[in-house]
Amino acid sequence: MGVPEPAGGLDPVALETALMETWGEEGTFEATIEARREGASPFTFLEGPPTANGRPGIHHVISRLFKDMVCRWKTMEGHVVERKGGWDTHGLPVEIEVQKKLDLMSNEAIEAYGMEAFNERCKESVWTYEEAWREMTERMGFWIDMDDPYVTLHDEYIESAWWSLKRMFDKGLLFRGHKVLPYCPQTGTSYSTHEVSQGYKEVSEPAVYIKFELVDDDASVLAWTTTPWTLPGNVGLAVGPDVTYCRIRITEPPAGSWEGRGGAEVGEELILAKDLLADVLRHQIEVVDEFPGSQLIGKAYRPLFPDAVERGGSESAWTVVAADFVTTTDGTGVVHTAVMYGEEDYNLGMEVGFPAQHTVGIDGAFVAGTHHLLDGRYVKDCDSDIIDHLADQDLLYREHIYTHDYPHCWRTDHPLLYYAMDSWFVRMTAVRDEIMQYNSEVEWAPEWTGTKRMGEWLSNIKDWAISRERYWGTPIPVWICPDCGHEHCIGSIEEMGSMKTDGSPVPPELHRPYVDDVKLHCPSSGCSGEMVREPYVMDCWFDSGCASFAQWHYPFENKNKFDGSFPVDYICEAVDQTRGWFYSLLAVSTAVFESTCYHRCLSLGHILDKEGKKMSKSKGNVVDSWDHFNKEGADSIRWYMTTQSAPWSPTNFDPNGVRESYAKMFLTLWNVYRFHADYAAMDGFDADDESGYVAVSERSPLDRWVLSKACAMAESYHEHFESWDFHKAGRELEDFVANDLSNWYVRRSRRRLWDEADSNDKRACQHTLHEALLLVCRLMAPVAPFMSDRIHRDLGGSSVHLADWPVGSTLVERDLPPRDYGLEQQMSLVRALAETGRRVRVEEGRRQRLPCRNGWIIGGPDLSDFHEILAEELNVESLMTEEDLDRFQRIVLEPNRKKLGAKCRSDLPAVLAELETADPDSLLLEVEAGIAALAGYQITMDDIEVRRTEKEGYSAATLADEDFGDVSLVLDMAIDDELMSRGLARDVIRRIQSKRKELDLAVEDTIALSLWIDGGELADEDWSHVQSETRAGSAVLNEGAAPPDADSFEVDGIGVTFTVG
RNA sequence: GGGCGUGUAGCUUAGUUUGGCUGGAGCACCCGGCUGAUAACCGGGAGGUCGCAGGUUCAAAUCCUGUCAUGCCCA
Repeated sequence: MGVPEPAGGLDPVALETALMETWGEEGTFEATIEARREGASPFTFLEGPPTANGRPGIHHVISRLFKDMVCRWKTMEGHVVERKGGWDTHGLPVEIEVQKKLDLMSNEAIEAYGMEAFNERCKESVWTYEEAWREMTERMGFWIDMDDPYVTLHDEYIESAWWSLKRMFDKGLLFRGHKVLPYCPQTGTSYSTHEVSQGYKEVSEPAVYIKFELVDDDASVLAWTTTPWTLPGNVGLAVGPDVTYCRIRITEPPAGSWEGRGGAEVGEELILAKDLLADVLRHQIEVVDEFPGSQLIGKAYRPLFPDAVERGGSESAWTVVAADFVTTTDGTGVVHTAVMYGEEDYNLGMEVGFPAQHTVGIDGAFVAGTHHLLDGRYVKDCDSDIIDHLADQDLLYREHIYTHDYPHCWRTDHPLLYYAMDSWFVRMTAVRDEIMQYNSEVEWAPEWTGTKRMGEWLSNIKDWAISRERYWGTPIPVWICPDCGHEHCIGSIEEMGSMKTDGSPVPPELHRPYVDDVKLHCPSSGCSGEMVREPYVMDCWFDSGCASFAQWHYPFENKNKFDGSFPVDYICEAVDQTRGWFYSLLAVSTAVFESTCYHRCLSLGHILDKEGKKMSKSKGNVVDSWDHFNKEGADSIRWYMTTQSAPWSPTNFDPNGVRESYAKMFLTLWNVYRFHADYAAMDGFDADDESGYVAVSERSPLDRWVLSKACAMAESYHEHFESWDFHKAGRELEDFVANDLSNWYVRRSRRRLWDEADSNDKRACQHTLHEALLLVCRLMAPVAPFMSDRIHRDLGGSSVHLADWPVGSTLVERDLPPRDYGLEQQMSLVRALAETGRRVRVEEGRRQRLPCRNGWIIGGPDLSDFHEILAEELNVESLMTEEDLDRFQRIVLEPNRKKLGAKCRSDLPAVLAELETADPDSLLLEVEAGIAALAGYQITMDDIEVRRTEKEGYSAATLADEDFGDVSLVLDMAIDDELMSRGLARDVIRRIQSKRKELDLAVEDTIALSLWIDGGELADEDWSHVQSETRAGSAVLNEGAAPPDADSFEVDGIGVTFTVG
């Protein structure tokens, strides 16, 4: 690489868009993968497929950032990191979108429109925002192959999913059952909880207390329900075995008026929870008996609607059973159980063997044979008639109006019914131990996502309901014979073809309705039935759970690719995917491969708005990524997101923070680079010219220091990457660039490069800048791929993304400058002393440009290498080291609270108080002699810390250095004519320089200077210094009168006037 | 209702694992300085009920209990 070009000003958007073009033209992404082939060490990444029927937002940027970052980093470490894009294209959200667009508000409407046409529209809808996704992905610099992505609606993908389902079927993990879901009979649709939560409405409805008459006993058990329509389906009563119940007798008719229907006779006996007697009963009563719920278990009662449900073989039907979910917070402490109309009811029913029979049809009407008053009627219209009917039979104790939030259909506004739908399940409960084992093998970041969030969930794992009564999705590949009931699961297109009846068409694609038309020959011996497909599609989480193998159409193709990439090394999504994709991947891999699916999983926190509120369109607090792409650029957003908080912490997105990242990190880095490039261009510096090379050991301490700091930073940066603390890594790099490289190294090196003559020192500085910049670029490349690449290309001639990770790995060599810890310690002290000097000047009111004659450093190590730098920073003529600590310093004894606290416990305050008032010199002598005591406790050197501080009356300050102890700086505040002249010269120079800048003169332009001093003297030596510093080609001092338009100012009472021509 | 996070200055945050010196930075603000590299830089100042309330302890941002707010998931 030759001499760099001058860098010019920074335009981040132009820089990034130009680089995107370069990457496209030269195929940089592909090249970074191919370049690592010979290492043959893959690092596999799996893209969690987004759905392109939603517009990408800023929250998608963050997950794509962390995916990209790790992949780029691992590439630089020498691994082959292939990144296949993917799209999630099935599922209810797609259907809803299309239904809204076409105004198809029920399943009937969809079927009238035509399933084929409907699915075509779904297929189109899926790609609505594909272009927006591609643009965002490219603009943010996420390198992923979007030209050959996996797509869940492709036949290949579906075939792989079918294959995996067949594996489960063959293992006996697939079964048919019921799932209780919120269901809208008007639209024929069941709802996900997400949709339900959008449709809650407050309603006031009748709730009833029902008497269930015991068999063999003349008491009734009282139960409560808010859904009278579920009463015909009642098959059991649940009580808490440890809850206390009472048997009571009515002793008086109710006083006053009775509200609503129902009632009870004097002498009637009822059973309910003790805690709820007062809430429920409206009669005078006496308590006849008191007992735990366990005594009620097994008691039989008379069905309310004897014809509604058949007993079948159930022994537990219409008896009292135990359930741990029973509470006494409302109702009667007895829970009416209708198996098919509540999730808890259903689970309990399955457990104790209640008959599972519907009293309500899929149309929301009672089925024939329930009761002559009800048959065929919509259930919500029957509530009042049911109550009347029960009241007529003296089975109603009372009714009341109950107000609660109840889910409603967002389309029809009807109340939803909790309804047991036919459903196919994967028997996850059978592989619970295995999936927990595989989960524990994953390296989770943060750890609690795996152990707590996922772990808790898995320990209560439920069977996975994978079927949906929908149209647009992967069809369930299970066929059932109507003649013999045989079930068959299809695992490939070929298998389907081989079993297909002659009359069935070959489906053009693996979607409904085409697959529905395929009939299979029943393979049962002696059966000639034509098998019909179960009319369901799969939960789209099942689709995405198959991504690890379905992306390769495994096992039908790409066996090698799959074998080499499973389990995948790395996945990354937001934390809400714990029960989503993280789970579905693990569930599928457990059931199919008996293996974990991924080795490492990074779960990210969400992006919230500035106030910590969720971003949503309705709140109007959504941040558009493009506002920042087009302003500060993608690097700044990426850097901001990386450094703002831990990856897994929720981030309150502050647009101002992006600006800050830009100003602090990128502008600073650019200016360091520009400083280097401009001088290198001027001097014709070529880093590759070996004749000009200066070995690091030959360079100045300042050079060796900044390289050592760079090395330290790089090592720490790498460690933070390894432990997923990307935010800490980024902050350290930023600190290095802004503080060490820019604000100290470059600032202290400026004069070295001003010198026009070639010198070893100048070249040493240029090499140092060159090396430090390349190192910084390589480290930051995974986070900020644009500017790092631009600078790396300009300085090194090649893309940073093809470079090796400088810290090294098992595959690439370490390439870091030498570390010199002693030098780092010294410089840290030098910088602290420079700050201390400024503080002393502020306290003494002495301006910085007025030099001090003498300065002394007391204590600390030998800093002679840096005396020149320090003298300049402090603006002292002569800087000396004072050996006699006592000349300017005294000692102070400070408590070691940790040690003393352990020793003195509650007497600590007394000990501290005595220490406060003790004379430090004599106490120290006593401590050293072993005879010191405070408040009765012996004090040793362990208990105290000896600190030195400056004595009163000097212009001095002491700082505590962690390596060298206490160091003081003393400044000589005396003033004389010589110092005044020097200080004056500094002020004059500064004013003239700003004038030059104001006049927009080039650095090398000369000026004609006229200067008038009034009330002070400028020594000859200082006058010539002024002339050389300001490049005055001609200069006159105090000649004639100053023109009226001349600039003038006053300093220390001296008037100064000047003109620059 | 349950599980898991988060809460520190006007804003963004460090410190919480393992209790201990005056709770540390950056942005914004005020005062001063410096400047022919920057939207800069340097020094100082103001700004904190460490969400709130209890508890443990000589000592709590840190440990415990409860509670509020906020987010995710589940019901």
